[in-house]
Amino acid sequence: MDVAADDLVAALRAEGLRITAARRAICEVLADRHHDHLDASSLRVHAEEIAGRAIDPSTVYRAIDTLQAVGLVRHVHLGGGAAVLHLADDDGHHHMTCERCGRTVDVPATELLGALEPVALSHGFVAVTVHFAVVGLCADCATVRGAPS
Amino acid sequence: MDVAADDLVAALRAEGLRITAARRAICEVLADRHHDHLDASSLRVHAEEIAGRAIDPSTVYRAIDTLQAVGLVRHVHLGGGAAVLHLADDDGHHHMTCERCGRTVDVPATELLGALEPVALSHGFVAVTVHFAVVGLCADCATVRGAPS
DNA sequence: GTCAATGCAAACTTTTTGCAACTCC
DNA sequence: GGAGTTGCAAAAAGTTTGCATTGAC
Repeated sequence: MDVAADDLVAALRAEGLRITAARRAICEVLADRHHDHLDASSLRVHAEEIAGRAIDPSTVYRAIDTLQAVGLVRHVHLGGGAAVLHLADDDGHHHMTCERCGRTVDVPATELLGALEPVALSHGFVAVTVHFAVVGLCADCATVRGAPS
Repeated sequence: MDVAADDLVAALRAEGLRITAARRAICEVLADRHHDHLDASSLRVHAEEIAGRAIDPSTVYRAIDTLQAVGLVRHVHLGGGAAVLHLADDDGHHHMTCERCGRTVDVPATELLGALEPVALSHGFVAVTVHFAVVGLCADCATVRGAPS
């Protein structure tokens, strides 16, 4: 059991922020399904299920902003599309996406950053956070040859 | 002199595609300024200058699609914003972007991929194309401490 | 002349913002 | 009660699509 929704709620409360039904539902979804590579719209769908009523998209985005400002959540771009959310607590991994089939695997941050840091340093970059997915071809797709899109 | 606009035009013609004023202008911009990290809208601005008349955004996107389908051009995502275009011929570098100041530097592909490939292989990925920028903090921004956005 | 390519307008997706109404503490 | 949150509506940016017209070959 990683982070419980209650931990997120408690962290918000500790910041003097108010706990509303929408925020609680969003925290629960993030706590329960943050491994599902949730974007804002699927986060909203699940949060609405939990809350039992509609939650406006702007409310979801504002909640995400708040959670990011407090440092509980981060977002990454896996593709041209929507940003994907994950808990800052779960920051120990990054993403590698197959450009053919879209499969996304998690790569431990230490591995990826360990490889990237020397390269970054030699180009005047101090910290590498890998805000995006690393894109490539998974073994399955690579065997089915053809020009990747 | 890397790739001349004429090479791009010739490649299109070789595919049986028609050479219009818009496409020729777009090819010229790509050939001349592909190091400028052009996105679709700045590509359009420059192409309109060369063509001496308006070019519709949809025409620009369709031209980009065509050039990508033929394999002459690729796009990468440097940030949440617009995709950046570069010539497939110029594929020998990737991008590292500072998440604080937005500065983007080119990193030779061999360096980056050399570092990334062992990591990718150990996770079942065969080819790594780095469709996105690697995000981090440049030395200047890193000295001015504070929480990155 | 034919078919590809364009322009125009409209729609789409993701995200942001202004503002009045609401509700958590 | 008052500030923080919300919903609604509108808008922004980036991109895609339908369709009639244009133009390359």
